Amino acid sequence: MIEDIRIEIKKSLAKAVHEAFQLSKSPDEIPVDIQTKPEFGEFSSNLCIQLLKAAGKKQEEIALEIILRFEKPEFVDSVEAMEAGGVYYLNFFLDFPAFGDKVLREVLSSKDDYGKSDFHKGQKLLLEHSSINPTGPINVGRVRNSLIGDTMAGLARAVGWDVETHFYVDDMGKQVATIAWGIENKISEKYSLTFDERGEPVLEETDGPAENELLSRYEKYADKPDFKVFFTYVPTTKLIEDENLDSEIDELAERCEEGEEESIGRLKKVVEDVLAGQKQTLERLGITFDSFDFESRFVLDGSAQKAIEDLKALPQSLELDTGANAIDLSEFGLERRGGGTVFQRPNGTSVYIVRDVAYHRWKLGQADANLIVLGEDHKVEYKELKTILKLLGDLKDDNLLDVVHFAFVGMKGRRMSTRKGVIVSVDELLDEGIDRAEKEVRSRNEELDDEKVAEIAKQVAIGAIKYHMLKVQTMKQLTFSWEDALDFEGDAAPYVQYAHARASSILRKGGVFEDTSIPENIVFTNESERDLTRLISHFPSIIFTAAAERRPHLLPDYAYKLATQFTEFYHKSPVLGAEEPEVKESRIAMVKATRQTLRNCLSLLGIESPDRM
RNA sequence: GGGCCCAUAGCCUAGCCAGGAUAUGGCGUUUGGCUUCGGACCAAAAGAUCGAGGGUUCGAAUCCCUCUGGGCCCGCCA
Repeated sequence: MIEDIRIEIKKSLAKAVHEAFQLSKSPDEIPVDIQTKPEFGEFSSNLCIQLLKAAGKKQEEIALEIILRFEKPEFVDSVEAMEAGGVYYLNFFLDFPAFGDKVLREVLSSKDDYGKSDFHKGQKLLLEHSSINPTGPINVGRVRNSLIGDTMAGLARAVGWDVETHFYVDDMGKQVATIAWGIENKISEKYSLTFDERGEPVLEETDGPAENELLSRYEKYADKPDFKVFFTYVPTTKLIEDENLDSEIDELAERCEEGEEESIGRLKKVVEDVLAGQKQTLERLGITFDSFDFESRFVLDGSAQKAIEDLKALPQSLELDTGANAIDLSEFGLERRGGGTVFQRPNGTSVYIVRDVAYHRWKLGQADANLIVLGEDHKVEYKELKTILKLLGDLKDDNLLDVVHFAFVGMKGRRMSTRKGVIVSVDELLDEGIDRAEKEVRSRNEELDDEKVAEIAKQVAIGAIKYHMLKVQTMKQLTFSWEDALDFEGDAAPYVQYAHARASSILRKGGVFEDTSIPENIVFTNESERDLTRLISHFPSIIFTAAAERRPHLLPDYAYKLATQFTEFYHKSPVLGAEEPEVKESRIAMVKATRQTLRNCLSLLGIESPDRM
C-alpha cells in the first residue's frame, strides 16, 4: 500500500518533469523517500536540486513548475516545497482519514499476513545456516549464525519465497576423528583436566577417578550429549597437541575420506550425539531445520570424487611441488601463498573445499536460489567457492548464490574457544535468563499460576536474548555481557512485548479481544493516532528492505519504534474512556492494528508475544 | 607483508551501499510523574570536533585517498 503510493508519486513526478523540462526520467530515477518526520509529510523528494543542472533553473522555479504539473495520485492530499539548508524539498502529505482508514483496514483484514508480499511467489530458496561444528554445545558466538539465519528464513518467507532450511553437518574432519578417538580411548577417564591461570587446559594422567573441571562447571548439563562430547574433546585435543598424536587421528580421518564405511560410521555416531544435543538447544530457541546434510554423504555417493576430477580439468588447476593438487584463483584476486588453493593432498585425500563444491552443486540443483549465513572468518573461502562454482559452470548467475556474513561475538578480554573450554553456552544463558525473568514475572503477576509464569518467563528471556543479538548490524562485532544480553529494560524485547501485552490488556478490558469486526468509519482526532497509523503503514516496506538487503536488524529497530509510538498513543489517547463512540471504535481499531503489527514483527524475529506478562 | 570488516556522547547503537532538512535511539547520570486503559513505563535536562588528516561536491557521518586503533583472513584444519 505505502509502496504503491510511492510508485504512483514517482510516476507522476516523472511525468511532470517531462512536461516541464522535456527531460525523460524513469520513475525509478526519481528519488522519493518515506518520511519519518511527520512535519515533512509522508513522503519527500530532493528532486529539485537533482535537476538543477539539467533544467537550468533555480530550485524554487523547478519546484513551482513541477508542483504545477503534478497530478496527485490517490491518497495524496498536497505537495509543498520546503527550503532547508539550501535545498528545496518536495514534501507530500496524504489525505489522512482516507489513507489511515485504508491502512488499518488492511492490517485488520490481513492479520498474521500483514506486511507480507508475494514478490518471490513460486520460487524456492535454499537457506543454509548454523552448520555448527560438532565439537560441543552451542555457544553464544555460534548462535548468532542461527539467529540471523532463522530471521532471514522468516523474512524470505514474508516476501514470498518457498524456503527450505539446511544445516550442513561436518562429520568427516579431523576434529570429529579426534573426538571419536578420544571417546574410544576413554581419555576423559585417564586424564584429569584443569585450567591454569591463563585459562590454558592442563592434563594430568591419573589412575584413580579423573577430575574434569569442565564437568564440574557444567554439572547441570552433564547428561546432555553435546556437553558430554565437549568434556572429552577438550582434553583430547590437548593430549594430541602435547604428545604429537596427529598421525593416529590423521589415519582415522583418512580412512573416512577413502569412504571406508566402518570408520565413517564411528565418526557419524559421535556427530549424531553432539547434534542431538545441539538440536535440543536450537529447539529451545524455536529453531528447526528441514534438512541436515551430512558431509560424508558427498564422499559416499562419489560426488566429491567427481568434483576432484572436474577441478583437475580446469585450466587454473596445477600440481604443486609437494605433489598436492591446487587451483590458482589469483586472476580473481584470490591469491594463496603456496600458489593456489589446495583441493587434494599428495596422499590423494581431498580438502574440505572439494566436499563444499560437491555440496553446493547439489544445493544449486535443489532450488531457484541459495543463501548461506557464514561467519566473517569464511569470507575468503566463500569467494573461492563461488568462483570455483562459476568456473565449473554450475553457477550461471551471481544472484543464485548469496551470503550473509556476520562478525564474531567476543568476550571481554579473550576469544571464545571450544578447544580451550572457553565458552558461554546458549543453554546456560537461557537458563539464567529464564531464572531472572521468572522472578520478574512472578513479582508482577501474583495471580498467575506457576505454569503460566514459567511460560511467560521463557518467552521474555528468549525474546530478550534474540533481540539483543539481532538488533545490531550483522557486521558489527559484539562483546558478550550477561547484563546486556539479559537486560529487560529500554531498547529490548520485553519493552516491545510489554507494549503488546498492554494492547491486549486494553482489548480484554474493552471486551473486544475476540472481536474481529472493523468499524464502518475510522476517524483521526489527534497526532498520536496519525503517527501510530503512519508507522504501522511502514511495516511492509521494512520487511521488503530487510529481506532484500539482508539486514535483519531493521526488524528490532522497527519493533522498538512502533512500541514507543504506541506508548505515546497510549498516554495521549484514552481508548476505552473516549467519549465519542466513533472515536472509541477507531482507537480500538488502532490498538488492534498495533498489536497485530507488533506480533508480526516479533514473530519474524522468532520472538513470542505474550498477552500478559 | 597482503586482503576484507568495524570505528558515531562515559558505555552500546541507527543512519553509510543509492550524499541533502536541527545525527537515531537505548544504558548510565540529573530532575519530575502512579485515586485515570499495566511504572518492564512516561516527561524533561545534560552529554557528539560522526577515529585523525586530506580530497571530490553548491552540500560529506555517508563517496575517494592516506593514516591510526580493533576484529577477521591469508592451513595440504573444517
